Amino acid sequence: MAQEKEITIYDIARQLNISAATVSRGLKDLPAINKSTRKKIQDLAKELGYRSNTFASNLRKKNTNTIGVIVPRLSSYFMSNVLAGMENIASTEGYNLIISQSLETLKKEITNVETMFANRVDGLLVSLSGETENLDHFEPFLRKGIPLIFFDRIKEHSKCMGIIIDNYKSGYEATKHLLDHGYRRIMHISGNTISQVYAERLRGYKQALADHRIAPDPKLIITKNLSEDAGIEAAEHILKMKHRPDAVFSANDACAVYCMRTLKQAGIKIPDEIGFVGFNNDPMSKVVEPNLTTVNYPGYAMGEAAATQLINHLNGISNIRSTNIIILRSELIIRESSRKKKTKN
Amino acid sequence: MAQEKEITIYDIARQLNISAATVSRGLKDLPAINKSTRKKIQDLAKELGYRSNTFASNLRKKNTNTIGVIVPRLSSYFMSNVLAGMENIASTEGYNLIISQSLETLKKEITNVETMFANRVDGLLVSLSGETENLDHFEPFLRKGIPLIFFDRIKEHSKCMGIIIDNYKSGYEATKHLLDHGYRRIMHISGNTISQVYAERLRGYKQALADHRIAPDPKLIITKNLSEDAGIEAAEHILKMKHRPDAVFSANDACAVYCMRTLKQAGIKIPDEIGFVGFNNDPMSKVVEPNLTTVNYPGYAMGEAAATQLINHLNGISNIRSTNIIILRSELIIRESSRKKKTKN
DNA sequence: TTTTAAAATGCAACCGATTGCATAATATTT
DNA sequence: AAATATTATGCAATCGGTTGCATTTTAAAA
Repeated sequence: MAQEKEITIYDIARQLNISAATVSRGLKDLPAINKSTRKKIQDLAKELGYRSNTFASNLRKKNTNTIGVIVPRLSSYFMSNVLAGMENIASTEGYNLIISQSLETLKKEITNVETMFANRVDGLLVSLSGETENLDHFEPFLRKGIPLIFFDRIKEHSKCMGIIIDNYKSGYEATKHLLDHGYRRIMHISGNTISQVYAERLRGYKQALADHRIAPDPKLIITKNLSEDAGIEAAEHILKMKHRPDAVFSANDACAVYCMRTLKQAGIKIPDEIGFVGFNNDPMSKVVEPNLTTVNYPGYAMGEAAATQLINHLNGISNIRSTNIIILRSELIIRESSRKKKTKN
Repeated sequence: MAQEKEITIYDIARQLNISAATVSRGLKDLPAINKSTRKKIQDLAKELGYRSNTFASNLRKKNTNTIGVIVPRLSSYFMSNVLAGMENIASTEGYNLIISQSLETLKKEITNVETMFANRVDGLLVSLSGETENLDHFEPFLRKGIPLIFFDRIKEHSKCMGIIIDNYKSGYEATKHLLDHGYRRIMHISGNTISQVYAERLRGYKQALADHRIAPDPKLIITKNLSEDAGIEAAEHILKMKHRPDAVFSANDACAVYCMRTLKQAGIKIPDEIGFVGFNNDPMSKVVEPNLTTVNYPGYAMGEAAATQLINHLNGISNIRSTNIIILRSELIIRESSRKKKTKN
């Protein structure tokens, strides 16, 4: 490793016979420095291959221009869109993103939070793990007044903004849509309801049934990890039921798709015998046959919103603590998997 | 923002009536410090909520424990798996990941490289943009001897390791598989062949044809951006051809899936009239009907490999420059979209 | 008890940019 | 030409750990 010596402002100062302070200011193009001096400084800096030492700078300025991101899993279509949105905003605003995943465990989430804290991120964007029941491990951030924004998998907290879609409303609409199309025995495949996300979708489902004066049947509400395998299991479960549902509202697309497919292979007609609605608008929802009706979950927009809110707060343009929740638009995308009978409207 | 003052080693030193140097060593649990002193230091540190200032430390130590990652796009299933693999290794080894995307443009890639350089990442993991034709913008890294590893979209360079799959071989096998199943007029949908990835797949395709004594027909090689829309366009193109192909080998799954689907809707039987092979093993390949034969592209493993190699190099365990290319296993996954006639073996 | 070896701790100079305040250089006004 | 206002630059402390070397303390050997 040919570690040629790093150029510092002192090197530039020496060669130009001026002070380091002037170089520092000149590099930042401050008008306090004579224009020709500034040019000389900047030219020499370029020539010598100078690069500012972020650490010295951060040490002095006490901010890092770095945003921490903690998510349950990186490897999902939804999350990769969220990150793309965040990166887009962050990079144009001059912030770096440090990203880590909790792998759905509280333990790793705590470690990640500690690392982010030690790295003195200027702010934190978090989607909580499935195991997270309280926000104690974020206390250090809150005590220091470091802004913290939750997105997607949130827990409400007076000091933190949350960015979500209206899971209740979407769950309601998904269910209502099925009801409007004549489906009556609607099964709901839910995720871990520690997570508000799934709890709310479930609540929406129940309310829609209630509004149609249908009593919720506990046999029709099953909780799964929403994986592909879970979808297959759900299908096998349905096939064994005496009194089968005539529709399924799954809390995500992967599970819906595999459930649907398994049922199809067993000879059940979709959407005539069993209608389907998923959640997320995953690419596979547009590929499966029949195409899956689903709820569009705007991941990219959510990532952008989270990053924008945080950066605006950091820049003093707005204050996170004055807004508690931001709800992004999410609409039902109607495809073939739920078209059976009469439509109400 | 209740910015309570940060605790430093000096605060701890003062309260314990010892020197800052001792505190520094004690916090790192160095045996040079008396065990009881160490305990006192660590206890007080915890009590006061001390957190080490990474900048002061980095400034002095001249390393950052940070790895930079630059990818063309974050929002893809493949890439999210790569990142998950990287994050997994990095976090267990105590490294942070700074991630940015070039959005397939050289301009942004250059900016990203500069940012990473300014942030003094200890090493860089890069998948090149579609526009990148040379590696000039990485010179600053190479000159400084900062390790640089390319993955997936690589360009060979004597000083940099590349981690890839054998795209030539996979392209060859995919094509051969179609040939073995009796397909003869095989169309190849390729991507931008500036990228070695697509150039190699194409080369494999051609070689497989050659080995079966089939002259490559330029009409059967089309270059697309491999998006969903590109797949639809390709299908429309095929439908207009007088002499249609009897199989399609697409350089990615999304394009294959949408092409296949469009043809299917036009009444063409898959795989009987036209067989299909994709690339990547995207989740949708397992959903589309018939299921798409494809090449498994091990994203997670690739991310792990890249991060591992880099960190081993940083730790002096191995040397990047002694190995030039690492090839990961990628195998053909045979599904229904390519099963027509006789099988050779 | 003195000498020697080993263990613990401290000193002080770094790392490199930032910034409030003072001073010097130049321009403007009288 | 002297006095005043502007503009440009420098001084020096600061941010908070790190580390080679010196010094002190304690333990072991003579």
